[in-house]
Amino acid sequence: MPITIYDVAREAGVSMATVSRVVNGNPNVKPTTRKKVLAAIERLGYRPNAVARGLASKKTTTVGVIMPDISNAFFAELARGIDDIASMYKYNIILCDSDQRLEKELHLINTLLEKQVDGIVFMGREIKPEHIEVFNTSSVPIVLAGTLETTGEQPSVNINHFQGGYDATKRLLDGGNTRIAMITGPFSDPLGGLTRFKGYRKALEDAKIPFREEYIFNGNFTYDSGMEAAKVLMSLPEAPTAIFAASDEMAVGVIHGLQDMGKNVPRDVEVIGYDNVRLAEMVRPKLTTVVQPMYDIGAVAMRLLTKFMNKEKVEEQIVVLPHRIEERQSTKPLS
Amino acid sequence: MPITIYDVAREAGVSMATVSRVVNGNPNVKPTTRKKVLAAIERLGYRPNAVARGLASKKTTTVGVIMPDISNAFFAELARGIDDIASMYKYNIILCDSDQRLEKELHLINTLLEKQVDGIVFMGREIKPEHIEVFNTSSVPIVLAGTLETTGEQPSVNINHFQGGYDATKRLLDGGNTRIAMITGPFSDPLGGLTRFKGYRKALEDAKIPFREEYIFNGNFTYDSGMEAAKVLMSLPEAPTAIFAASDEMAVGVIHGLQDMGKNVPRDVEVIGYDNVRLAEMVRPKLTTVVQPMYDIGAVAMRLLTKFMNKEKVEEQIVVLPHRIEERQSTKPLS
DNA sequence: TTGAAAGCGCTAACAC
DNA sequence: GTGTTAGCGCTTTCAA
Repeated sequence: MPITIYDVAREAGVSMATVSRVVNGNPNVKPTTRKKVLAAIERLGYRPNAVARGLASKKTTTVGVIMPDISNAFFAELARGIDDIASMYKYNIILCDSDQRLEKELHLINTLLEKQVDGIVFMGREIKPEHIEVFNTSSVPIVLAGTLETTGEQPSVNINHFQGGYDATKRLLDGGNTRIAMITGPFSDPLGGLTRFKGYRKALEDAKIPFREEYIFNGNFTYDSGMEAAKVLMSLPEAPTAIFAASDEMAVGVIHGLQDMGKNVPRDVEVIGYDNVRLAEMVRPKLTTVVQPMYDIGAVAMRLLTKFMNKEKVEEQIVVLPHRIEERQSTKPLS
Repeated sequence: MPITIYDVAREAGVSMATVSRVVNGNPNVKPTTRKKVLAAIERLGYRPNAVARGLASKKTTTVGVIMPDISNAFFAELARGIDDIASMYKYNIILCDSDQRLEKELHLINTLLEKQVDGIVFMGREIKPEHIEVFNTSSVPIVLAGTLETTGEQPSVNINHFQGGYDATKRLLDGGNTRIAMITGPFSDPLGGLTRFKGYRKALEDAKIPFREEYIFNGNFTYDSGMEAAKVLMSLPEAPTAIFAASDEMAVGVIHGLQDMGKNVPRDVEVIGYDNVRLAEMVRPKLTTVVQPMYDIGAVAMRLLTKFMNKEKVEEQIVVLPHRIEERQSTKPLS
């Protein structure tokens, strides 16, 4: 039988209301009584029951986090940012893997709402009308992290992926390349797939370089699809001299694919990645890449959520964080 | 004002007990009444309050998970295993990063207990008496995953790291090497540091190869410490011909360090890693390594926890999973 | 500054 | 099969 607030009250010779005040740091308690209560708590080894508190106060100091896959370096880094800020604000995190399956995502949101979380950070690839509907009817704030939502109604934290794709391609163009291939993510993924691709295309267009269908390889963010892309792309009659991969993992895959067929990176083919996961520095040559501030995306999303939960005023609910290109060795230095 | 069970009861013209039965799948309800209730639930959009349920039933179907760092590939993979099994058994996970700081670990356990989790999976590097004390007085089961505890009283899931260290070293010995260096983890980490090192030492001893202090480089599991180790080790008067690193990340660091100084792996120096994180296949040459079934360690730990939570009989509460060596290209093939 | 008492929304006897 | 009725352990008015 665990110790309850009532036991403490009796032990300290006060009412449970007073104990509650002490536990919650309410200043309206005489120092002597506070001391008595604290002593009783100590003596009994009392530990407040957060569930009971949650029921009475309608706050759980717990937030839900939904993401496609925690074992993915990108999301794991986001999760770290989320957890650090949550912990800073005394929230705990209920972490859920969705496997990017719509029905699981919807189910998880529902479960989290049943558990009375105070808010939700949602990460996914594709936002469908079903999501929007749930977001709109949610009783607690939901913020998206690293996830695109086109109605512009849902709070979110991102970088500008169109610009990211544009910049990566521009970087290759500036290096003198005209035959630039791209390994995209699945186009069903608006951010990682389509948007970066659009940036690529625009950069080409601005440079008056005709777009070539055969220079597009549709990958799925994995190392293997990068390897595969190298094979396909290099067997083209006019092979590209530079490749932009929509994720670092794919970029490392191409690099190795290229090396396996005797090509030198960056001399024969330049490669640029996207994300800047730790892997980018653990490959030879080290990977030039578009830096996404992953940790910050998570951290800012969580911070934003705390504001909503506290009903603070939020000036900008769609936040776009800066990105940049980290020059390393998979591209030739610009002269 | 959210819909409560009471609203549903009124809407359906039954008592709240009946609604509760329907919601909880209790068979003692006439099909017609069940239908009526279900209809009312649907009409009202009723969503059960898990907090209230938790208070009344003293079960939260939530378990706590404490780990040093979710952004670390090793722990992220464990987390995936934990979450998958938890989800299979309808539990949710409260995920907490401890940064391996003792006071934070202790604090987190306490917070989780306040939140009335039904059980805890704990991952850490070093288990101190303070941990043991908390474990022993916990009101809910706690199982350790990938974490060593020497009293043998605490349920845990692991592989045999002494044997892992032994096997890795033996593999290098079998390849004809006599000058074998080891990059260890911090010795304050019993499993990743000391135990693997002991296995290394024993393998040497069994092969009658004298142990050399200068062949031990004390790393901290990071890529950089692997790079550093390469420098130090290769500048030795009698440089090693093979290196066993206590983590894949360090192994990849040595490989690159070696390559940077013009050495060929495995021709000049053979390298073997530990863990088999995904990185091991994303390096050239691909890394030969001791395979830890990370996902399984998490999954089995969670499964074990469900048994304790259900008060099922558990025959073996210290489980040791098998490991093996995955032969890749950073070692010369055995003839 | 403190106490009494009414819930918070649900489960679980127990009775009918 | 179904309803009644205590709690579960806490917060939060409202009085005193």
